[in-house]
Amino acid sequence: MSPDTIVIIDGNSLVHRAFHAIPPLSTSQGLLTNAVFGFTNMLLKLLAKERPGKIAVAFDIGKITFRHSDYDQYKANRSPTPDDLRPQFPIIKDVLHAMRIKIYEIEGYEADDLIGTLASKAEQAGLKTTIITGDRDALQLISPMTKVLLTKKGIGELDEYDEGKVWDRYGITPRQYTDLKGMTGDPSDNVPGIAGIGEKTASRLLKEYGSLEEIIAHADELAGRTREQVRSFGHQAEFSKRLVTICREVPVEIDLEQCNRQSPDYKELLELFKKLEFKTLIKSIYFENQENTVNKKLKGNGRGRQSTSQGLPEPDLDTYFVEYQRLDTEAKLGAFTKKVQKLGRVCLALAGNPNAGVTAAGFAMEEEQAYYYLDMSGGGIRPEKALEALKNICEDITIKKYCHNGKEIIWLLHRHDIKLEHLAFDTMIASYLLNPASPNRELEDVSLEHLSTVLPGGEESLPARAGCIMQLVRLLDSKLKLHELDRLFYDVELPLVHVLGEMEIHGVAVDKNQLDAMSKDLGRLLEKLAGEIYNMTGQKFNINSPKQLGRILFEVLKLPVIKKTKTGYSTDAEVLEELAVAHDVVAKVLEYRQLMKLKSTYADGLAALIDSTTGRLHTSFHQTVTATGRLSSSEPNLQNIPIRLEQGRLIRKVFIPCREGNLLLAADYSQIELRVLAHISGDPVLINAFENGEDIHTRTAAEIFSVRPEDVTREMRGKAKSINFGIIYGLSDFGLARDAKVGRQEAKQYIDNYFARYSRVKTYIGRVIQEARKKGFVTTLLNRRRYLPDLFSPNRTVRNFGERTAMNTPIQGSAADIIKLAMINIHREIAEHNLKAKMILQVHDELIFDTPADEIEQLIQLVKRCMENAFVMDVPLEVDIKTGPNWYDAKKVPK
DNA sequence: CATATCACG
DNA sequence: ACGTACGTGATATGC
Repeated sequence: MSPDTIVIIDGNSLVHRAFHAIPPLSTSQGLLTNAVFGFTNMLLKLLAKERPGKIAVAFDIGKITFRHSDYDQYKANRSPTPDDLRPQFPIIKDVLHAMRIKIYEIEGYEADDLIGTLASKAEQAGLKTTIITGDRDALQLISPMTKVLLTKKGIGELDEYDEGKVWDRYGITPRQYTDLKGMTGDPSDNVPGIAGIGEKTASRLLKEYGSLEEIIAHADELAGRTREQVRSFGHQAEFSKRLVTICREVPVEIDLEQCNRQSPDYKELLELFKKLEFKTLIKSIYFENQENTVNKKLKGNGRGRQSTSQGLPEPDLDTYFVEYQRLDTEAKLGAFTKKVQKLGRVCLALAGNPNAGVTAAGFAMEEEQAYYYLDMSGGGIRPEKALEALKNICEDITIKKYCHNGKEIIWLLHRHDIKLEHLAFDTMIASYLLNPASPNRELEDVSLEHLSTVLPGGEESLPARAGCIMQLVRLLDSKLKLHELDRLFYDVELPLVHVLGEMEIHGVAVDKNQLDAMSKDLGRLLEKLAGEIYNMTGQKFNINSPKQLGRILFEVLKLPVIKKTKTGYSTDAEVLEELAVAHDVVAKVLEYRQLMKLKSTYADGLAALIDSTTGRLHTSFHQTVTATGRLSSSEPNLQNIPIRLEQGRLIRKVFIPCREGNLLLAADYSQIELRVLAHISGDPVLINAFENGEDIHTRTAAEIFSVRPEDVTREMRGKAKSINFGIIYGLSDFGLARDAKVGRQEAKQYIDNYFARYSRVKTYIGRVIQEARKKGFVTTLLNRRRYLPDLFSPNRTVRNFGERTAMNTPIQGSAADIIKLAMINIHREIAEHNLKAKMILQVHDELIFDTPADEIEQLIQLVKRCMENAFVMDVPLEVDIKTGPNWYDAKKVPK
C-alpha cells in the first residue's frame, strides 16, 4: 500500500460503463444487478492493482448543474438514465458504504467538478493522484502529480494518460485540453465548436499560439477558411471552453483523512453480496479468509496481513471452528459410540473416494456441543476397529443420521459393506427444495448461503462439516416448514435418497459383447459413409466439425444458407433436411451424423462406463439438479437412450436382466403431463376425455377440427399431438408452426380453436401466470416451489420465457412429484412382499425393473397399483406395462 | 471452456 | 419488429 496515493473515481461514468459492458443480470428474486456487479468488480480489481492509501468516489446528483444556467442546451441530447440502471445506483452506494469508501456528491455540480476539486486538494497535500473515468474531459486535470485512467471498451482495460501520453495523442498539454475542446466542440454533450476545425487543426493552432484566446487575438494571421471561422465563431468557442472547463473549487468540505483506505465492513458487505447473489465475489472473500485459517489457531490470531488478491484487506468473518476430539484410542472410540447410541442422533461427514472408501469421519452431537474426528486409515486406531464403530453407528436404525448428500455417503459406506440406516436429514436436498434453481449444492455453498460461515480446510474440516450440518439442520428444517415444504422433504425426497441409492448400486446389466459388436458395425458403416461423402464433395474434411462442414456445403457446393448460428452457418438436422433435395451428399451427412452419435455416445460411451467389478452400468441419479423437480442422470445418462429411430432403438437390446431367469419390466405413465393439466386446470373436456379412456390426441383433433373422432385423419391427429405438446410447453404460434410444419397463421388458428374448446385450460394459464407474478414463484401438486425472476425482466423475450416456465413447471413438476411418490411406495412394497425384483431406472414417466421371471405377475400388479394410485386426481392415472428379455424387446402386457 | 449438435421425456 | 416452444446430459470441435 502506498500511503501517499489517492484514487478518485468518477462514479457515474464507471457505473454506466459497467451497465453497458455486463449483460443483463438479476438475482433469483428479479433484482437487477449487472451495473452493481460490473462496478464492484472494477473497484476490487482497481484496489488490488493500485493499492492506494486513499480513495474517493464522486457522483452526480440532480440533472441541473451550474452549467445549465449559462447554457440550457448543455447535455440536452443525452439519453436519460435507463430504467434498468437507475435503481442500481443506491445499491452501488451501499456497496461503497460497506467497503467504507468515501462518497462525494453535491447538488448542482457534476462528478467531474468534484473530481477536479478533490484532485486539487490532493495535489496540495502532495499526494500522487489517479483519476478513473470514461470521460476524456478529465484529461485537463493531468499534471506531474496526477494521471488519468480512461476506461477502454468494456471494463476490463484502462488506458493510462499522463502528460506525455496527452502530448502523443493530441499534441497539446493537459491545460490546453479545454482550448482544444472549445474549438472542436463535443456533439455528445451538445457543446458547439467551430465548424471546420477538428482535432488536427486545433492542435496545430494551439502549438503555435498557446491558447484559444491567443488564437482569436491573432485570427488575422490565419489562413483562408479557418480565419473566417475563428472570427465568426471564436466567441462561441470561448463559451464552449468555459463549459468543458472543470470547476476545481466546488464549495464542499474535503477532509482527505476521510478518504483513507479502510478495511470493509465485512458483515455488511457479505450480507449485501448475499442479497445480490454475487457468488464469485463472496467466494473470493471467503477463499482468502479460508487460506488464512488453515493454520490452527483460528480465533483471535494476529491478523496483520497483506491485502488480498481481490484488493480487500483481510476479512474478519466467522469461520466455522470447532474444538474437536480425536478418536484415536479404542477407549475413546468406545465411549463415543456409547454416547451416540444413548443420544440416538448424530451429524455425520465422511471423507474418502470410490477407490479407497472412507478415509476419515467427522461427527457432531448437538446435545453435547461435541465434535469428533475419526481417522479410518490407521491413525492411532486399527482401521478394522474404526470401521466396526462406523458400522455400528450407521447401521443402527435407532440412531438418526444427519448428512449432506446422503446418497454419496451411502455409496462410500457401500465400499465397506456398511448400510446407512435412518437418514433423518439431508442438508443438500433441503437447500434444493428451498431454491431448486440454484446451481451450488456443496456444503460450502449451503453454509455460506444459510449460515454465512466458511468451512475450514485441513483435519478439522470433517468435525467442522459435521457441526455445520448440525446448525443447518435446525435452520433448514424451520425454513422448510415456513414454506410448507416439510412434507415434500420428509415424506418424498428424503425417503427417495435410499431408493435412488439402491437403484444406483444395483446398476443395470448390459451385454458388453453386443455393445462392442455394435460399435464395430457402426465404425464400418461410418468409414464407408465418410468415403462416399469425400467422393461426392471432392475433398476430405472433418464431417464432425460444423465449421468445416459449413464451408463445404455453403462455400464449396454453394448450397443456400438457411439459418445462421452466432459463429457461422447452421448445419443442424433441420437445415440439412431442407438441403437434402438440393444435393445428394446432404442425406449422407445426416446419416453420418446419426450413426456417429450412436457410436460415440452410446456404443462406445456406454461400454466405457461399465463397472469392471460388477460388469454393470451404475448411473448417478441427481436429486438436486433440475429446476422442476425431475431427476437427472449422468455417467452414463440412462434417461436418453435412443428410441425414436429404429437404428438407435436397437441400442436398447444391450440392456438386459442381471441374471439368467430374470426379465426386464418397463412401466410407463400414459400421458401423465396432460392428465396433470386436466386435473389442475379442471377443464371438463380434457377430464372427460381421460375419464372415457379416449385417445387424447384424436380427441383433441376432433375438438379443434370440429369433426367426429372417427373422422380424424392421421395428419389431424399429428397436428393435435403437436398442439398438446405445445400446451404443456407454453405454446406460441411460432413454435407450433415449426413443430407441426404448418404456416404460422394456420398454427395460430389451431391455438384459437384449442382455447375455444378447452376454455378452462386457457383460464388456468392466465391464472398461473398471474399468481406467479404476485408471489414470485409457482408450485406443484406437492407444493414444490420454483422462483421465476424472469417474469419481472424488462426484456420481453426473457419475460415471455418466464411465462412459459410458469405454466410448464407446475405440470412437469407435478408429474415428477407423482412418479417419486410411486417409486417410494413400490420400493417399500417390494421389500414388504420379499420380492427379489429391483427397480433399476427411472426415465421421467417410466420405471424399469429387473425381476426374476417367476415374480413377474406379482410385480406387474404391484407396480401398476402403486403407480396408478400414487396420487389421486380428478382424472385416472393409467400405466402401460411391458416385459421382455431386454429393453428393446419388452412387449406390452395386455390389461 | 464455450459452442453446436443431438439423444431422451 | 422482435424472437420463441419445457426440462435434461454427452460428445466433438476449436478458441
